[in-house]
Amino acid sequence: MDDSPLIRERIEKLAAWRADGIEPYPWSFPGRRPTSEARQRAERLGAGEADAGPPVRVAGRLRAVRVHGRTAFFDLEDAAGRLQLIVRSDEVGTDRFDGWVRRFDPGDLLGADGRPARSKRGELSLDVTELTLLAKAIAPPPEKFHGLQDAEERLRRRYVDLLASPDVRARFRLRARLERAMRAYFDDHDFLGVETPVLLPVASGAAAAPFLTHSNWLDETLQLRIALELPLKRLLVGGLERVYEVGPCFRNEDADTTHHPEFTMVEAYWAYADYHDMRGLIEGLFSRLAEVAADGAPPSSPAAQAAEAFRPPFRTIDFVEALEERSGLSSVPELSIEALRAEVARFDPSVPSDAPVGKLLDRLFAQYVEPTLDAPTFVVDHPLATTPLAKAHRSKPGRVERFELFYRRFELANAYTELNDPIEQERRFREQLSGRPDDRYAYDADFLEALRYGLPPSTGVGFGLDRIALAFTGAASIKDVILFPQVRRR
RNA sequence: GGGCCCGUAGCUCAGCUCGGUAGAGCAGGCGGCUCUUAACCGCAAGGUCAGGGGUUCGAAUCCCCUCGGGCCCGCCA
Repeated sequence: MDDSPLIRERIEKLAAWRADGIEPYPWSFPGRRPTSEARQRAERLGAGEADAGPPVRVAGRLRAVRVHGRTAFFDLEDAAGRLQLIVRSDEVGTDRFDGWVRRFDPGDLLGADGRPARSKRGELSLDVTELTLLAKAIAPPPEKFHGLQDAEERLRRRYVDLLASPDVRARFRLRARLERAMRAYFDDHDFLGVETPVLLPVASGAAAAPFLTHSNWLDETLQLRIALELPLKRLLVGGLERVYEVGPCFRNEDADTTHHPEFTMVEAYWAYADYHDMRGLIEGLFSRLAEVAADGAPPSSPAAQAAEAFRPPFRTIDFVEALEERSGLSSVPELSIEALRAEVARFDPSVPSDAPVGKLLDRLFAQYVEPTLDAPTFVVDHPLATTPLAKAHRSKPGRVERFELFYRRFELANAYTELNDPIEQERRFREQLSGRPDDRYAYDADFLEALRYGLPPSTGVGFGLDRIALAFTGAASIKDVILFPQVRRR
């Protein structure tokens, strides 16, 4: 691992520091200020001037070194940005100058003391009086101009991707800002942030393959949750009325640009409200998130475009009407399963002969309508067959009270008026159990027991935080907004 | 699961079509330069061409297999 000549050279430099009695991994660097502070003070100066005020101390990673005879320019980068250090031999002394130039390498973490200054070319700088090695990097960083480009290495060694690319750091900062704004939005609307179990005897609330693990204590197989839905609804039964949770869920399925086996789910449940109320809440949330994303972003950026697009009210289309309009089919709700299968087979000959009605309708919608859903769009009132956990529509027979929010052709959020009839819920669970094995919802007897105590009329919503980040950062793949995505072992 | 593409120095990339001693830039080494900013100039060094097998006098290059990755399709609330 450490047999590269480049690493050996750096280890030799490290030994040289120690030989001079300087610890290359010191314990602390008190009084350090962000580089932005030095830049702000330097901004007031003319080219070639130095600030006569108190000295400033900064710390960060050495990104580039330009030695120009007896003057050297170091680019130091911290979380606040980049600062040029001007190191002059006649200021710091010949011996120290030569030692620093020889022993500091790009990638090293170092501290600097000096006076804010502007170079003769006007660059915001620090006129250095002292440099301190804070941690020697013995591995060389990626090339300074292109950074780390190899897609595989960027995922496997995210720390290198991050240290080499301010853009990548900015993307994950934006993700964190979106999460914070989202929590604040729910908090401000009197939703209670809660945490429910990740480890469960049976993962339920969605149709997805779970990951399995084992409890030594219980000597039982446990499953990692695939959704947050059922525990949160239990909390409504318990009288908490408005709850939300943000946390990881796990689905033992393939990854692609919008799916990842480990992802961050957000779900919120609201008692004494229906899906119309939820649509208003979600419209407000997403327009707020888009504003947050656009704050400080350039006008043509994906975030700025999103802020423009997510201005309420969002377009609303009826599932069946949109499908009929786009596909040319008529009376879709009356079509037999044979007719639906024949329609799907026109573009997908491999459609399984036992595909249920709900799946066929989803396929048709995905084929004809989803590709047109670039702008934020609520798709409402799905056929009952596609949605087993939602409450039947109060006025449209054969439909449920549900909406999905689409943007850039993928689903961003999914909500319904919740089914709260315990008898009906049990019937639907049993119906699912008799379906295809990979299609079933896990039967959750304790949840049915909870419903018997009375779940208020309620609405709930779920969405993937990763997809929010994907939509508002303009990233190409969900892996680009997950710090450490799953990768196959080499 | 199917198709297409990629893997060459620590990093960014040429070279592969048409087989003939492995190239550049950055980073690192040595030397020069007191205001550069992808600094610049000179010298020297740096390789399991992803791995394995095959064809051939000769393979980074052609063929097959394997590993890893990307894109598209399929699957997936």
